[in-house]
Amino acid sequence: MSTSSRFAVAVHVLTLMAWADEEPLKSEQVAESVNTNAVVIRRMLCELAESNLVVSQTGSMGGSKLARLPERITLLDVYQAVESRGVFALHRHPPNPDCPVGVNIGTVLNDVLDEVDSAVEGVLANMTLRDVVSRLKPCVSTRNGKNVSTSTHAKRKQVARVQSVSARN
Amino acid sequence: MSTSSRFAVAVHVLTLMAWADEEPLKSEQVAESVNTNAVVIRRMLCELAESNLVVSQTGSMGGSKLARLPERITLLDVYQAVESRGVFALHRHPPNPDCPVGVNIGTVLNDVLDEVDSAVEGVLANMTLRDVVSRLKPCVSTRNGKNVSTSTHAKRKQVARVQSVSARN
DNA sequence: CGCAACTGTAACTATATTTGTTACAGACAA
DNA sequence: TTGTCTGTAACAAATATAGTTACAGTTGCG
Repeated sequence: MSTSSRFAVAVHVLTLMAWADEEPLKSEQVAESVNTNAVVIRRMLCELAESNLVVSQTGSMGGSKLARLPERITLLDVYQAVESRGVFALHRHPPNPDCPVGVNIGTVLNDVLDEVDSAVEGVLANMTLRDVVSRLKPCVSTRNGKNVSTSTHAKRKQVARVQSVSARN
Repeated sequence: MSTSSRFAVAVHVLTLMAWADEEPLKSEQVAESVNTNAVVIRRMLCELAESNLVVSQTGSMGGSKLARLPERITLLDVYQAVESRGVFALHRHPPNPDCPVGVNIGTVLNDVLDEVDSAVEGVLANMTLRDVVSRLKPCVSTRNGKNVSTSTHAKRKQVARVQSVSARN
C-alpha cells in the first residue's frame, strides 16, 4: 500500500533528537543512523522545520534539534508534517459519469476514506515522541556495555512490509 | 501516501455487481464504469475471486458476480483482497545497528504501525457492500429519470488525494 | 579577513510500484 | 465450429520515492 517510508524515517530522526536531548545533530550523523544520504535527511528536516517540529542552524557548529519537548510532539504531528495524502487514494481517472454507480461512488468512498483517516489520526494523536523514547529505552540494555542486538526488522504480523533485505554496498 | 487506487477501484467494481444483483457483468462493462482498461479489471477480478468475493465464468455469456450477498462482504474483506501491505512502510534499508536508536526503532515502529493497521481494519470491518449501495441509492435520484450529477470527485477535507483531473483521451 | 563546517536546495539519476495496452490461449454457449 | 468471454503473459507508460552530486549561503573561529 504505502510505498513510502517517510513516516518511519521521520519518527526515527526525531527520536534521535529526543535521545540527544538538547544537543544539535548534524544531518550527516542522522543519516548514518538512518542509513541513508544526508541530503535525504536535510530535505526531511526542512519539512519538519516548516511544521515547527525542529529548529535548524546553518553554519559551522550548526545542526538540528527538537523545537519543543518530546512529550509535546505527537506522532500525528509527525505524520501531518511528512505525509501529504490520506491513507487511500481515489480512482486515478474519474469514473464514468453516465453510470449511476460511477457518478456517485466517489462521494461514498470519500466518506469511508475520511473515516479511515480519522481512525489513523486518532491512534497517532495518542502517542508522543516521549512515549517512543520510553519504549526504546528498555531495549538498549542498561545504557552501559554493548547493546543487545534485538531483531529489529522483524516482519509485522503476516503482512509483508516494504522492506529491502539487502545490505548496502 | 498511498499511490494506489486499488481499494477504491475494488469497491467500485463490487458495488457495480451488488447493484446488478445476480446478473453477471462482463469485464468490458465494468471497465466502462470505472473508466479504465478491461484487463485491469480482469486482473482485479482474479484477486477478488481468489479471496472468494466474486465468481467468474469464462466463455460466451460469461461474466462475474458476487460470490455472496452484499451484506456478507465487508470493506475489510475487500481491503485484504487487494492491498497486500499495511498502511505505512518501514525504512527501505535497515537502520544502522550500531546506533542505540537505529537498532531498536524498528521494533517500536512495528508496534505503532500495527496499532494503525488495526484501527483501519476496525473501520473497514464495520461497513458492508450493502451499506455502500444504500449510501449510493439516495444520490441516484428516484431511479427513474436522469441521475442528478452530484460532484463526485470532490476533494476530501483539505488533504490532496491522488486524483488526476484529466479527462481520458 | 578567510577558511572550514554546516544547512538549504536544485537538478538529476536510479528504483519501485501501479496502471495501461496488446496479444493470445483456453472455456463455453448456441 | 464459431463468436464471445475470461485468464494471463509481456511489455510500455506514468507516478512517486529515494539516492547523488553540486553548489550557494551561513556561521564560528583563528
